[in-house]
Amino acid sequence: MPRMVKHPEVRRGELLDCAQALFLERGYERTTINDIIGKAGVSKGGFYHHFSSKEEMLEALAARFAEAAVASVQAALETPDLAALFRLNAFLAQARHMKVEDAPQLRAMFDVVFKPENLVLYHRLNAAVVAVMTPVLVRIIAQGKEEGVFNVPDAQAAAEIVLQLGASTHDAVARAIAASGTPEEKAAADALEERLRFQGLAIDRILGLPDGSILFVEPGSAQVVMAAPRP
Amino acid sequence: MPRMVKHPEVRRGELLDCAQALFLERGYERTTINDIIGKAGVSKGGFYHHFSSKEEMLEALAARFAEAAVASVQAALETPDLAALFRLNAFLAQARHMKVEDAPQLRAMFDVVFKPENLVLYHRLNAAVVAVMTPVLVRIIAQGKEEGVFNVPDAQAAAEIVLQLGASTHDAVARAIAASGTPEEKAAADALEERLRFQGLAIDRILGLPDGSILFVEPGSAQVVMAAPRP
DNA sequence: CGAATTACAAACCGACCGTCTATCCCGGAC
DNA sequence: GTCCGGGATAGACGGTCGGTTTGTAATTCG
Repeated sequence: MPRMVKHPEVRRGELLDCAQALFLERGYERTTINDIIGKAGVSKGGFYHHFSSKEEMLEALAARFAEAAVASVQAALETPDLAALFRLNAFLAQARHMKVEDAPQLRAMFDVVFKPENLVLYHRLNAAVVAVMTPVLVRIIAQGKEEGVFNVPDAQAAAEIVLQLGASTHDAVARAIAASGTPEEKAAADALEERLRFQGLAIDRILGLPDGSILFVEPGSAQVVMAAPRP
Repeated sequence: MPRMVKHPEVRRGELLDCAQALFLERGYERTTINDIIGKAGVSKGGFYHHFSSKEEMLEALAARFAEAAVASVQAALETPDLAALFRLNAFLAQARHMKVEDAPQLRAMFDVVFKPENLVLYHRLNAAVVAVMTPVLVRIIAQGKEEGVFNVPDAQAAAEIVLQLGASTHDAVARAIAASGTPEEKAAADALEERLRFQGLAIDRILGLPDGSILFVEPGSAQVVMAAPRP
């Protein structure tokens, strides 16, 4: 093969892109280094020049994904003079908006990530997202605490707990996805939505807010995400 | 090697015991099948006669662990005529009692399971425990709902969320363990205890109970578990 | 007591991660 | 423009490890 030299960041990006595509197609474990370098048109030496291991690459990928996720909701943080509760709701609204905006990609991703054999992938991604979202949420919660609106002993802990609630829906989402394409599809989506609504309620309560203070799911939103493409 | 035939259950148990010891010593990924069969004195064919894959063995191990865990707290379920809140507190008390009873083993286990390279192991164990604990907790919560004491839309969802709260402390526990042996050890244990106290508060609130209704941590208990053996 | 089934031994296979050496290219020193 | 040093890349290779296959001893059962 002829030699092809590119700027490190470009190469790194290409490798990450290819790996992402393959991971989201076959999962992490079932994707081999050779698959990645084959798709990227890079040699083994090239790969290991940029990443010290397959594991590290997954970490980098998760980090990149999480950065993108946080960037798309950070507007809610930069608006000055916004009450904490409004800020929190703006934050959640941004997150919802992002989700419906690229619902198809998201759905395709969910299809793979929530398969039981890809638990590792899921947890890495989740951990990365939690890691970058935590400081964001801490600021909001700390503000709400100062305002005397949120009633929590510790903002950091509250943020971690609230974010971890997302993982508690893993199984529920997995069930909904598994039911996708079957007659129970609609019922499953409804069940998921109910589940998410409860999650929103749990956030209210953990933060010491009256029930219904925050808007976590909009009616029918589960349907929208669940019914995008067909595998 | 001479041929050594044993009752299937016995062999299976021995293999599980050896695997458990090794997993808790080096972690899942770094333990090879050869390590396991070497320790158990079984051939490869023998191993694959009882387990279809390394993965399946981990599953079986997690299941066995979870069964043991649930068995030790099931007394709280069988006591008749107990109000749901009392039953829940009895359940939690049993869990605490079990933890301090074999604190040393638990501590040694934590040392390994909470290492970052053993995230997979942690999540499998957690998933298995959640799986068997969920129906137990569902019964308690459903009872409390009927009594009109707990205020939740759905017992199943509530149980899953409450159990998943445990995972939210993963990082906090990991931090405490990492600080073990350093001068910050005591501070870390205190921080962990504070964190757990908040987790208890979160459970109160999620279930729609007044703050402080349940007793989740006893003062100083974090210290006890954290200060058992030395690696 | 013999046939079928179960439990086990051990050689073997193939996949795959990571290494290693040999180049090649590019950018700066001069 | 030339030279050169190190970053970037190629691709063969090694060693490990999960899993398979084949053969055989023990056990159960008709």
